Amino acid sequence: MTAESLGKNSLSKERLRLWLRMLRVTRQVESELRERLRTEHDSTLPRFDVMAALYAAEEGLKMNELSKRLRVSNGNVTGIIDRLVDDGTVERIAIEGDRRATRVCLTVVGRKTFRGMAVEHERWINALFEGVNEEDAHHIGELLHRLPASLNDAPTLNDGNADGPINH
Amino acid sequence: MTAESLGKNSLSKERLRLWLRMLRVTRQVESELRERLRTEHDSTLPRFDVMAALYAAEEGLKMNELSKRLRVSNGNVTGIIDRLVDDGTVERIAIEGDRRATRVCLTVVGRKTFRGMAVEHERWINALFEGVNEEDAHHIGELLHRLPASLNDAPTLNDGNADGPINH
DNA sequence: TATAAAATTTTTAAGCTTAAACTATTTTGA
DNA sequence: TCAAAATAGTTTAAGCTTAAAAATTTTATA
Repeated sequence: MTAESLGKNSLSKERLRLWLRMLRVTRQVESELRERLRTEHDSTLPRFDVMAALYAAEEGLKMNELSKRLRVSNGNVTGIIDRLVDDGTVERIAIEGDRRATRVCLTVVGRKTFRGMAVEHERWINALFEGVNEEDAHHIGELLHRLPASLNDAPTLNDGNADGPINH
Repeated sequence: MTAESLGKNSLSKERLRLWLRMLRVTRQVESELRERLRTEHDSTLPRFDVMAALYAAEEGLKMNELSKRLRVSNGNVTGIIDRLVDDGTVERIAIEGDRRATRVCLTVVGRKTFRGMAVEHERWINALFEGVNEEDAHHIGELLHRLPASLNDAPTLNDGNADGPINH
């Protein structure tokens, strides 16, 4: 009988505990952000993520690139972009030479709107993580950076910029 | 002009980086779990979370308690329970003396089903966090435990068991 | 007792998310 | 050349999620 089958694998238990704590913290923070985006900017987290990705891309992105960068399904991006277009925040631009693809850009209004949200977003995070000093933040960040080793062979497209598109 | 307004607050930037990394890792792991629950158990993450909470509660839980414990809206729980009841995994039981409330329990089949999923769930997490040794897991876990200080004044109901309901 | 307030749950409307199917277009290669 | 494969994007069906409103029942209080 292996130690594993005894249900006493403390490494496994410790990893499970770590995961559950990450999940709890992440959900709490997301919930706070969602609430504030809703009440203070009449927006949502997915919209914010999309706008951040577009803000970082000077010339906009193809729907394709957007969904890979955000790691969400392409149908999902279609819906969010539809609503941002309705808002006047984003525009779809035809790509010459390929009638299948569309380039998606923030409008001037969209860029301005995003800047306002991004400044506040950074303030919110700073406040929510008030209890974490710079050393700890850096340390946890480094550990997380190389965290799910088994996941790192997943396609990324984002290497060298693995934290995503937010550049205020 | 303050250092803050110069946009050079490196503590703030470090906290933002930490948040974005947590978000990325959490979403990747959630995505893996969702995929495996779907293909291997014809289930979902929200269903798993609900079943875990009910499994841990010998006598079941009121809808109320369930939604507080999982920190999701009560309407949300209604929908998930509806589907678990359709599956025969869960049953609603009237509470005598209070016709407003319902107690929700795993059925015998539901308990058995959950045990199977929970064992695999722990294995999956263990594999996904393969790159994290026990010391690191413990260390990050401790840091996360006291992480968003600003959030800790939120109602919890879960003190002393802050990592949630999973007890295999 | 009457009835206002509080508690418990469901319903509703809107949006997010995915996988799978579908349409349209471009590229490949026989 | 032109059929097959690949690529880009949308649509669809199902489920998750929330906030707000509604329905029901219990509790408190005047």
